[in-house]
Amino acid sequence: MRRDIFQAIADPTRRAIIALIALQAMTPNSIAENFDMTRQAVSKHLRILTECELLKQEQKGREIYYSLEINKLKEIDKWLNQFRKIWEDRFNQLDQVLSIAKNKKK
Amino acid sequence: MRRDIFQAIADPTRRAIIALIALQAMTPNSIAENFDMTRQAVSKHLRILTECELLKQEQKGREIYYSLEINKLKEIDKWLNQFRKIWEDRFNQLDQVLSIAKNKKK
DNA sequence: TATATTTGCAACCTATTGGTTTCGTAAAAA
DNA sequence: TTTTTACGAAACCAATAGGTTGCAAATATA
Repeated sequence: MRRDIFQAIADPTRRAIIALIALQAMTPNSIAENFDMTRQAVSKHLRILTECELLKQEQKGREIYYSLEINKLKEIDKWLNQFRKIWEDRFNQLDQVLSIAKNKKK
Repeated sequence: MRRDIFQAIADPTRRAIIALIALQAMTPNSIAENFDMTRQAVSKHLRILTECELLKQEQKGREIYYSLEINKLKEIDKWLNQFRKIWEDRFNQLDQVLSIAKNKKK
């Protein structure tokens, strides 16, 4: 199925799951309680998130704890990096314009 | 159709378009030359990107120049912010572990 | 004016997505 | 041991996504 991280975070439910388990690991049942859909539907999202390594599982008896692989999220950050330079440049240009305006005032 | 920015960047073609026009504005035809699909298919992507305000259009005669609204990309960055604190904390924890290990060596 | 170019839009088609219900299995509890 | 609980997997379904072809309209060019 070759899912990538950008597809993974495209779905609002999945983004909510990510935010939900960011601080502590949770089981599918307790995660599903927070959404207006069946446990199985939530489980599908968990599978997708796990497949692209955004989540990791830890089995504890019959329960499975899902937690966030925070490092994987940095890949989004990495993709943004190529544009960060551009928006900083724009900001500096704006800054220059403003300081020129300022000098004119003087 | 209510598309959001996360859906917009989920498609690899759209991410390529974003990267392509990041530095200079381009017309649909010249953008489409870079892809292995019809001009109309590319135009659909342009429409989606424009609808969620990632691109803006500028008409010049019969040509339309598309350029990137770099500020809109910052919304992704903003979403990442809530996790940035977590990954920095993790890093600091690791840092602490390392410095403790170091002290033990002494 | 007649023709070519650039573009958007609509109709259409297939694959994928995101949900459902139903089921099987393993672990825990009674 | 029997029953309950936690979970994943499979079959199914409607809506959407992402591509296509075929137009029409506006601008530029001959």
